[in-house]
Amino acid sequence: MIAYFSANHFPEIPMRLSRYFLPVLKETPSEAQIVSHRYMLRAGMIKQASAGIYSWLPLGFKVLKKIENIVHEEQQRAGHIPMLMPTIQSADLWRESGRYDDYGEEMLRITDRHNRDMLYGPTNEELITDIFRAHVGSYKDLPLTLYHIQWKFRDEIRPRFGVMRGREFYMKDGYNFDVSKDAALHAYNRHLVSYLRSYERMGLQAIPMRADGGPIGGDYTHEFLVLADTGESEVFYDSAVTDLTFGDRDIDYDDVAQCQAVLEEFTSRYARTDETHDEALFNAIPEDRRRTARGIEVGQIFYFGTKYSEAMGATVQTADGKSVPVHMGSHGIGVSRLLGAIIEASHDDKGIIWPESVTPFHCGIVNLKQGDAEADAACDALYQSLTALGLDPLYDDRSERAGGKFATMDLIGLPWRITVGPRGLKNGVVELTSRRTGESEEMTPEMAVEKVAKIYAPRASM
RNA sequence: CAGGGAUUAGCUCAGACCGGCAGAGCGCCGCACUUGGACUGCGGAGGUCGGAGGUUCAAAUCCUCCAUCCCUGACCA
Repeated sequence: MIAYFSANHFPEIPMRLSRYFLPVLKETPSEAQIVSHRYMLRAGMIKQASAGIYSWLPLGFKVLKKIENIVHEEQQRAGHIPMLMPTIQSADLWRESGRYDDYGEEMLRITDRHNRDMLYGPTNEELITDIFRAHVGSYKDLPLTLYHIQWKFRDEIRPRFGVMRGREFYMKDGYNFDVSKDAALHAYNRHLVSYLRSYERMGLQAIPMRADGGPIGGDYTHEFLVLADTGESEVFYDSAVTDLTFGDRDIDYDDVAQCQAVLEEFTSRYARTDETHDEALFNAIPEDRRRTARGIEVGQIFYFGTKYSEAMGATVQTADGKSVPVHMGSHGIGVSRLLGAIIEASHDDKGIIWPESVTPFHCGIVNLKQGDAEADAACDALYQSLTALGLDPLYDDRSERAGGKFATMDLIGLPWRITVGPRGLKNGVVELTSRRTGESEEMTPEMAVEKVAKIYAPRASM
């Protein structure tokens, strides 16, 4: 439907497990404490390279790209423009903004062969402001929102929880430039809407909560939190906020009033993290609606006004010829962290349960009796039919026993499984099983293909 | 960064207190048996015991230093 930037989009490649690289572990590596970390290691999605730094193995990489893709689509739907900035930055720009000294030990500082001070970027306000001031000088060029999805590095004292709190992480960060505070607040609202849409598409409920500005600063800021017992933030909210869903409502991102209405709808109820929690306001909520829980932060939006534009001389001329610093905001989504958040929110004791929108493969095909002519032929036919429809199955064609194949499929969390065995084939049927409910239904192979295609059909058109 | 713990086979871990031939389960390879939930049996490969130094006739084991990883806390997308 909409055209989106596809530099990071990888085609979905159907796969026979015997040819794939899926190093699943039966036992849990001892370093993993929380469920998402354990399952990502066990499902062969990531491998730790050093503390807080991970290699993304094929299965994890596929999910990472799917999440990234949703973010790209929703950003561009909102009118934001993709680009790419480097991971390594010069310290000079950071001296200019004053943050080279402020940022502290969390910033990984590097010296190159000429003894120049460099750093592995933890964020990109300085770089983007430098780009802006070099090329934009007129109010006529505004509004402008640029974003990228890039690896960042923050030298956490104590990385933990796998990709949830790594030192190296993949993040979307976007920056809006506007001529006035009002215009910048519309950009803020636009981001809030686009984030709500993004998280919902990933099968997550992420609640916007009033946040603290932190080192980036900012008068207006909300964090988006996914409720999960393993979350690092304590959160307090009115249970009415969890009833809100964005759904498939139509949004005109240029409609100021409409975006403002969404912001009000989603942020008027009490919802705060412990950083900004206000006991008196919380207690004003009817007692049966007061909730205390834990949450995983998966994004944050800021309006910080002219903090960087003033420090770095990013100005535009207005219609009456005056030079004014631009109003800016920055807006982040933790892409790599989202894998952990989704797993925390969607798993059982057997493994991951992927939402259809981010699953690494659309469905699994389990051949219960590899080598049986009929079973092999039926599986091949299923694989071909699904692939021909543009679907992306993972066919377990290994000479494993049924139990091992089921255990692997459950662990890696494909939402649908087609089970093919001689017993069913005698009656002309295979079995379609939902990972989420565990419910199975017998049907002809043709019907199974049709049903899986139908499940994914709405997404295929986007 | 403070406090604590760990490092022995690909993974999970015994062995260390009390120095004396390097171990188990799972995984892997081969064979057999099997094919609806990690089945069973037989055979096999795989480790300079994190690194360096020291004590000793002899060190995975005792001592010193270093490195890495993990946990709790403070910090943090």
